[in-house]
Amino acid sequence: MYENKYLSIYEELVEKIQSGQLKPSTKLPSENELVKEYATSRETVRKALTMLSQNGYIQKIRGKGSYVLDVSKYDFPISGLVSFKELAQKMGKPWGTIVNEFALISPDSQLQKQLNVTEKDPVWKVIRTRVMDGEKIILDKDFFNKKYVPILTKEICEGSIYEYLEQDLGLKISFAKKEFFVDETTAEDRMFLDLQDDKHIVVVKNYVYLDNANLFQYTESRHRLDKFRFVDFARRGH
Amino acid sequence: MYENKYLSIYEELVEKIQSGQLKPSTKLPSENELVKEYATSRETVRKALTMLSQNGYIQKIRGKGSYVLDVSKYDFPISGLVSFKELAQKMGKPWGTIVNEFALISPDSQLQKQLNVTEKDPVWKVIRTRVMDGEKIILDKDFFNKKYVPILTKEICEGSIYEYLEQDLGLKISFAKKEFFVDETTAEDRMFLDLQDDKHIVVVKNYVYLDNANLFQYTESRHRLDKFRFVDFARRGH
DNA sequence: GAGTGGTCTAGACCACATA
DNA sequence: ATGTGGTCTAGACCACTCT
Repeated sequence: MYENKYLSIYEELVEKIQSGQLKPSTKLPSENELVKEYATSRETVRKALTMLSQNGYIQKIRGKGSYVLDVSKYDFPISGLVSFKELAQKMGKPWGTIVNEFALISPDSQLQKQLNVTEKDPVWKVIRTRVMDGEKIILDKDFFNKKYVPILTKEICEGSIYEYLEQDLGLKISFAKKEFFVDETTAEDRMFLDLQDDKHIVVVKNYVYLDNANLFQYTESRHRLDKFRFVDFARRGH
Repeated sequence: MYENKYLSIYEELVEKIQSGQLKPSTKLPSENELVKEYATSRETVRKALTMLSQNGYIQKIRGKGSYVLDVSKYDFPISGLVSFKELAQKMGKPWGTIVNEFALISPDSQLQKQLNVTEKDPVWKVIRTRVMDGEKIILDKDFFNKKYVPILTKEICEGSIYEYLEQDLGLKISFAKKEFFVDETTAEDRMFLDLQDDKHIVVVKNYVYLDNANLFQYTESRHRLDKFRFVDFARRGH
């Protein structure tokens, strides 16, 4: 077996829901039926169903069953951690990346706080413009703790840094804290982006942690107002 | 026993983390130790720890233990479903609500889609201005399916509608889908809010579902640019 | 009463980290 | 080798819905 049992059940059910084989507001097989179908124990089935519920695929109702939610209505895929490349590809848009700045720096006091490092810890600084449909709409300012990313090149930054980090370096991204707000545009924004007369810009600050709970990346992503959108699925209580 | 065992373990650990009794980057007792401490089974302890992990309180590391995360750094509490009243109270700010419009209407075609109803289903329409520090900064446009909210009054709308829905009507809010973007200001915005010369406004669309998976509320919340902020904690993968 | 999901148990084996 | 968290099992009892 290559995979965890509960994961394969989860993935199979996701596939069935996304493909329309299981339609919104219809009932899933009961837990006992799934136990027989997958020849496993009930807790394992329940683990898969809990994941489906938390990710917005189904609603479990006690005494009745598990019902498929209409996932087609909210699948604009920025919920969670998604790289620009993944996003652009999902939306089927032509896209590109321009590396404006690439350097190994000694962090100033503000960045020391943000990355939780001292001035002696070298930090990679990468400033990139994201282009979609021929327009420069996002300015990404990435800072990586060199302790966890010993080698980085301009060529890697032109592609997907995350692919490099996960596949080549084997880093495991575990969680992130995101923060959004609207800020005034800076000279830097005007230099690197196609702004209209906008005085404001949407800022997404992103603190990314590895699976050993160490902070290794701080990113500030500046989005043109008209090109920003975020979708979130949230369950209440616990 | 008034509560589920795993919930009480979860809540006790949350309390210890928030009070500083368990400090960031220290280790939690191991699962086996917690089993003894709470006189329960390991799966029950694990259920509590999984919740702590998903809510950003701890990081579990295989072979090592569970470590407390620094929750003080990201506690601006808009992650998830939080009412304006709860938020204002948490921030300790003086606040108020002005009910601009309160009516029972027949939904137009756009609203029919948004609330998933027909023109024959009556809908409560509530437009409220939220005031903080003497400034009108948020315009809330709420629409409730009357099927689930048979009675509503202007007085209730001046307080917390959610308190009424949950405590008096016994409705159980289960999940919500949120969507953010920046829109241009309308005449309505200018009428009900203290806008400076802003041409734009942050729009949060919120679709709220009950625990029977029925959509019962659609809210459009329009925030003045300089007063909008959103914080999100996201775990990657599953 | 039969069927559903929710909680809980006691035990097993595995993968990984540390010494 | 020991201790840690990750997965899985087979069974139990409960709360709820529907007929």
